[in-house]
Amino acid sequence: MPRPRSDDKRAAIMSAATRIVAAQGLGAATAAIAKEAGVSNGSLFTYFDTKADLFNHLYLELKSDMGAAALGGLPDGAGPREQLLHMWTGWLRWAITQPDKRRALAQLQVSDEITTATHETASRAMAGVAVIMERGRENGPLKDAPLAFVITLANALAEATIDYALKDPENAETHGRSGFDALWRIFGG
Amino acid sequence: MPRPRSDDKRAAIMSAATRIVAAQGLGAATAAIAKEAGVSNGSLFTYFDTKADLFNHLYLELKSDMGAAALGGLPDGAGPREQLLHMWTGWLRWAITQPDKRRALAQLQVSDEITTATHETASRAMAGVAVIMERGRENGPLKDAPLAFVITLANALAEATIDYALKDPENAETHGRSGFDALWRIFGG
Amino acid sequence: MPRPRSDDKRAAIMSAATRIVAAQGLGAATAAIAKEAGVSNGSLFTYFDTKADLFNHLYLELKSDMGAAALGGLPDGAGPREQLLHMWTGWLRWAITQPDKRRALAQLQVSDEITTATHETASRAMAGVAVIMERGRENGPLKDAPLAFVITLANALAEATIDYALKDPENAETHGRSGFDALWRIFGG
Amino acid sequence: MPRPRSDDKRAAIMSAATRIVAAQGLGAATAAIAKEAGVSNGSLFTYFDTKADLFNHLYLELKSDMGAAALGGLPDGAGPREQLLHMWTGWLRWAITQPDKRRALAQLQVSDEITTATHETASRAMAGVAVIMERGRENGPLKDAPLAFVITLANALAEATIDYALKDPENAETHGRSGFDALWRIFGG
DNA sequence: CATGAATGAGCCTTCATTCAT
DNA sequence: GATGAATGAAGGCTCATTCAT
Repeated sequence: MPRPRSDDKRAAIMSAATRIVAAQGLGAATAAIAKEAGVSNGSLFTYFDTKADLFNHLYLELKSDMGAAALGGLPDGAGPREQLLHMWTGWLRWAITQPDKRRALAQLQVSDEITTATHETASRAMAGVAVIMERGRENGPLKDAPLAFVITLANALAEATIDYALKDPENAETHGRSGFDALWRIFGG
Repeated sequence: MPRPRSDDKRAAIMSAATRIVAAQGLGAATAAIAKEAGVSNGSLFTYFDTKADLFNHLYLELKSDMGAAALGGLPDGAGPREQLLHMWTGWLRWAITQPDKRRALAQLQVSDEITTATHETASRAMAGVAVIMERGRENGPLKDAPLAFVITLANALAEATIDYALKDPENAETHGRSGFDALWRIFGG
Repeated sequence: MPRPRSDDKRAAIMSAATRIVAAQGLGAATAAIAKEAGVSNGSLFTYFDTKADLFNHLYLELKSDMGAAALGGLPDGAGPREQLLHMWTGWLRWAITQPDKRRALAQLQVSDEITTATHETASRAMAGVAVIMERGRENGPLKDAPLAFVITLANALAEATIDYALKDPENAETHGRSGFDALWRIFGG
Repeated sequence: MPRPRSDDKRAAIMSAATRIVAAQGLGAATAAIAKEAGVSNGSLFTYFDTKADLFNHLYLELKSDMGAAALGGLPDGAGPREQLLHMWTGWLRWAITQPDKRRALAQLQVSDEITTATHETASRAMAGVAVIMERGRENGPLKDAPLAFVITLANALAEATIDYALKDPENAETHGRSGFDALWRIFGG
């Protein structure tokens, strides 16, 4: 029985990649990522076939991590607004406390290394978010718009809010509230 | 900066860079850009000191081009909603008819090659947009939010709308309208 | 050299190496050979110290395999021409029915990974062939040439014949005959 | 006007490649070749697109160089045997005085990096040799064999002769003569 | 002994930038 | 100024070999 492939090592590479990509962009050297992960140059390639493969997996992980943060501890019987607010808050906390993940995700989102298939899987991983959103916009002015459009819109709003909250951290709370109010107004609230 | 002789050549490089960056990302070779521009390898460097320099200038140009498209032919005496709508429409038309410019701009926006100084200059170049926005949100729920935050928000909304209009071109008009309505609702309309 | 347990596995590696080298050349990865042999990556190195070691052994085996094919079922009391013809025929059949072995051998022959010692051992393994050749050229115009030279010559002739027979398989028989006649003429027949 | 591409440099690379390939085989690093040529690492790639490209060109050059050596100063009105002998002698001298070229050529010949197209061009470059050969085998026992087969045969004979002459240089002359006699006998002389 | 993950040197090729012409 | 050849530092990836299990 050989040394088994280590999940820890794989995770270390992912985490290192997040940090390095956040700091240096997608042009970062795989060697830099490996080093940051405390792993040899070549080892990276036993866990991921190519740099692009690593990036695709990283994208998937970050996206679903973000989704989980948004959905965790959701109050069951709450109304649409409360659920939406809970999600919004989780989302913002995730982004603000882990800016590296967000930066890396932003880079990956516009990269053409990310496959269409990966993009699709990723959006499927956000299904929970979609449900909340669906309930939020119900009967509102966007009730007939495609759900995907609504999600894109909300995402954009969140991104903008986070951007601003990070630039002006002292008033992060206030900005977060403003952003949510704006979202709720979009939904007709 | 001594202005090199031919402004045409400089413009050709900018335009070529837009196309190439849109197609290949920021990793595109300067040689590829030069070739697309019909200019020699080395000539590019008489017009721009470094690749990063080219990108910074390109970012500036694209951003101000976008601003101009949003502000062109603005009806003078019109009310805030009409002005905002005019801007919104121009913005969308610009993005939809010139997807290369938009794609390139998106790449540049998240690049760490773009100086803080460049970012500042760029936002200053959007001053006209800011004025319209200021009038639009006046007295609304966002009246006390920092203007930059409002702009970021509106920008994000527009990006999302464009994204969706490009994905579903047949209903581009409808999506554009939905997006604007959402914006107007954010402003309390 | 401690003989490892399974001779089967060793043989499987040799056979796999033949196929892979024939197909991909000497640059083939040891991992590819191991996989083709149905053996693990590392196991290969319990049977052969290094890649070069494997190649040297393979060279030896292929060469002696070829020799055996040439000498098998030799008619005892026959005259020199008949013995030579028998050998010639066996040789050609070996090469034509097992092109992989031949291709691999050709690659190994020019490789500088093959030791001088290996080359010597190999030629010693062809002693049987030498005997036949010796009788064939006896009293002929090449009687005073070094035997090794004669063998080289005959080998070259055979190679050329095989090359051509493989390129034009329909007339393989004819080419084989032509080649042998040429050889016999060299010997003064 | 930029620095023009230098034929000298190109030739230096070819020549360096010959030496390095002769010494280290086709696995030799392009960097080693560049260094031997007194040229920078990257320069090699302005003269040849890839390593394989370099090898294809090298193969062509060596082959035609060999052809030229075999055909140079051919006596015009001479009979077939004299022409053949002249060719044979030229060939051997080429091989013996420039063993690197011959070794490199041998490696390239069995490489699968050499395109079919290259092989064809190369054989076309040996057309002059074919003419002599045609005359030499005229009316002899090989008169009905495909010419290409005859050439292959003669080539093989020459190779064997050269091999032996190089191993035993003191009697090179004698071996060369023996080889030629053998060839002539093949042709029925 | 078998396995296959780990290692890191090494390779081909690309590319921003310089500079001879 | 214009050109494109020259440069050499990287970079992604491979692979023979080792070694923990």
